[in-house]
Amino acid sequence: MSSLPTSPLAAAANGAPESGAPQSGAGTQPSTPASANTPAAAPSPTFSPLYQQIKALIMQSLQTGEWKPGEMIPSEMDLAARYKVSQGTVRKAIDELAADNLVARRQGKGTFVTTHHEDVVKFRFLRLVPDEGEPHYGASRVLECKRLRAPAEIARLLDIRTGDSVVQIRRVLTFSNEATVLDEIWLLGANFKGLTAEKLNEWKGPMYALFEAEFGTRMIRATEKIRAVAADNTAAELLSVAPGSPLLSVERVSFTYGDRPVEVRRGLYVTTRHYYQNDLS
Amino acid sequence: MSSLPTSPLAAAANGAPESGAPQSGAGTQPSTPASANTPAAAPSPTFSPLYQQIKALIMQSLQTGEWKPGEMIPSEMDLAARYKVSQGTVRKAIDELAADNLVARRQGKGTFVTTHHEDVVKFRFLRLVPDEGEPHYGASRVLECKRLRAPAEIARLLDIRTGDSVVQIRRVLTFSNEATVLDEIWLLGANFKGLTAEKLNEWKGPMYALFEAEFGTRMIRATEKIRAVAADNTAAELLSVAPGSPLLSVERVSFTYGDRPVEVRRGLYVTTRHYYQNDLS
DNA sequence: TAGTGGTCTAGACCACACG
DNA sequence: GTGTGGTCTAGACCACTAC
Repeated sequence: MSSLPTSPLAAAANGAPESGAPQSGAGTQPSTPASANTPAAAPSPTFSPLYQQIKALIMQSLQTGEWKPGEMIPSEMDLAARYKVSQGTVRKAIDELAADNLVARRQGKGTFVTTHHEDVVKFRFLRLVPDEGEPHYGASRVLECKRLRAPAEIARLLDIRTGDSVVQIRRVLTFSNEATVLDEIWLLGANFKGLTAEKLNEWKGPMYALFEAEFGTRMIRATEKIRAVAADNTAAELLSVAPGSPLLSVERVSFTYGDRPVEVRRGLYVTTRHYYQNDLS
Repeated sequence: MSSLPTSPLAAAANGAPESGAPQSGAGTQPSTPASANTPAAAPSPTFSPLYQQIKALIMQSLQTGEWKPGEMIPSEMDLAARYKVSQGTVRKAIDELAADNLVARRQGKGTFVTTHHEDVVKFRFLRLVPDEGEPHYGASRVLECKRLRAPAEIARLLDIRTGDSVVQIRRVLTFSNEATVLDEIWLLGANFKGLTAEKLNEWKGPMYALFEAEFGTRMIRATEKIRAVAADNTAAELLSVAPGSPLLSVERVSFTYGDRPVEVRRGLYVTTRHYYQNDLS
């Protein structure tokens, strides 16, 4: 019994057309009647499960904006029909996307594309918590926002060439009337044409929400390198601390779809009334 | 035929006997023929899925030591038979345990209880990475290891009473011949009877591996509060830095099974040649 | 060859949200 | 009530590991 071609094709998952059904991967075999197996084919050069292929296809639709942040994606049944697989397979794909925080499931309602506007998600990228009281978003004061050529170090981190266009932002975040964070940010020039200090200052809410809404660039994940450093004169003045005071230095690289780096950020945090929260598991 | 009582019983999951089959929760109904539903019972006061109950039962066996760190747990089929549920349900339970890092699946071999001895897991709780070269474990020099009464602050974090017995350890970690970490550790006295400086110094490898092997206390997860602080004279001397130098302060509370806190640790890290690595997702 | 985890399917029913 | 995600089952086959 069974079966349809059984040639696995891992690579195809990425280069597949926009919304075609995935070629059935190894281990698929819908319980259909008679049919021979593939006669001569490598058993599994690079095996990729069906649900991974589905996941890649869904991710592609997220990236191209077929389903936008905040919107609902089609139901599991609809997706199963679209991709010609069982609901269970779609479910497993969505499970992983939900684990990656790309979508969020809401029982009885549907599955929604996550957005940096949501309260729940806001603090995913801001781990600074006040000693007393609830986490909050402070006021942002942009000191500078200009376009320039990427220095070597930044270019390396952004995976571009030295001298390529980047946008540099410097800003101060104020929590409870105390200057707490001094950020220096570099953004991929190509993705942020038209970003100005004015636009940044007008925006209320998380910066990543602005990037997502106005520039179609969504931050998916980031890595951070954390150190303790001494405040130099500039930082000391802007943060109203004594020169030489200990500050938390947080060097972040943020990535969008396809693990492409789009932002480098160096934050200096005053940690006398706040701390950086982390969970190990 | 079927059916057994169909009253949901969330609470029971915790207080269940050591290895009894779980009472079938709501939504179970094996596809058997005729059989009435529960006549009169609240539809779902506090609903707990079957696989969560199974997960709790497995976790219980881990806690009691029925399956010890490094050992293989029974196969999915065996567990399904033991708990009288389908393999799929056991699978989902184990999936979550694997996500929590309590067990690790190895295709073709089995599912194993994780241990702090494994290389892979060693750096789950030590996030300090050298600027150059691979992560490594340095030499540990124990300065002190004594039993004392818990100060108020420590007692609060350990969820015990002020004055209850705790073990205090102070030690220095040296990486590449440079003193890099100064730890001050408080452990629940009841769990660590017989812990001495000598035992600690003899031990090669992660401290948590010793705790797991010798004291049956396994660290499952931890929370950390990170700040930048200035080195006081004591720390400066032990870490060979100038007084007032910026240090990374990491306050950790570690938990064992049942989310019971068993360790409080305050680490001071020199971050000139190392950084604290974190991933946001 | 046997045993284990991993994938896929098909179908049933439950819990939840909303009109 | 209808639609959506969530749970559970039963059975088949695939991939990996070890004997």
